[in-house]
Amino acid sequence: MGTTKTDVFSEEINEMSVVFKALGHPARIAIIQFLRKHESCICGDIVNELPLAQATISQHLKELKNAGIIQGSISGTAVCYCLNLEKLKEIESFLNGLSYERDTSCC
Amino acid sequence: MGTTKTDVFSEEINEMSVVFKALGHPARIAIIQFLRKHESCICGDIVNELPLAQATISQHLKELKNAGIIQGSISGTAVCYCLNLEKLKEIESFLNGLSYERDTSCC
DNA sequence: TACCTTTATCGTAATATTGCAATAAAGGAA
DNA sequence: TTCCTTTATTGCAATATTACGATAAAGGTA
Repeated sequence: MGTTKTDVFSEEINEMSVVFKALGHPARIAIIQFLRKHESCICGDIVNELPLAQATISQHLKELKNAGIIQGSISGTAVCYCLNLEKLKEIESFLNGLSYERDTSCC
Repeated sequence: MGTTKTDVFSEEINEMSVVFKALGHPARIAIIQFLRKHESCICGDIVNELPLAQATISQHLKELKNAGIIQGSISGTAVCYCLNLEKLKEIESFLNGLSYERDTSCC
């Protein structure tokens, strides 16, 4: 009890739920918006930008990376993070497939 | 400790994180897909469709409703659920705004 | 009224998440 | 080498989530 029952759902559903769960935290959305705003790789500036401890942000970055939403490449001491556009498009496309084909809801 | 720090983030970010958190569970994605597939209001059939207890599904439906992703209308004994297309479009549009304007990631 | 059907809520146990201080790990600079 | 800077990891306490049996609530039917 207490554990999410992943074994009864399809691979696709489980993968998408990991992605949405990663998006389901305000700090992680703020991190993504920060990366978006800068239009370039960001190294350590995120820690100075958000009112959260360095350890906490590192944890959030790890989860975003695990979900495939951001990419990181090591360049010396610093690590360079940026958005994974392909993944974002993939999520958008999945979401689009969740809507009805018709134009209105029924209730 | 242990609580998400919502007070340091904008209203929009917090609202979107609630929506994505709601999408971040396989059972809830499965429920949405079921509603999508039927293209009509579904009353109690979801319980028979998913390998989860009725109480569990009722809980998931409540969370989806709270996030504004589905709508429910009472019709006699049964409750009728269907997708909120406007909300889905809103999520898609938000996601679109998270991508870079250019076409490629930098790392 | 008494019964049945359907959905919501409560209570609870197991597990997961969040946030942070402390510390480690990895490189660069002096 | 010794420091300094930057990011990751560990350990832990507080809180949240998940799942389900039991039960309540609401409305229809005989």
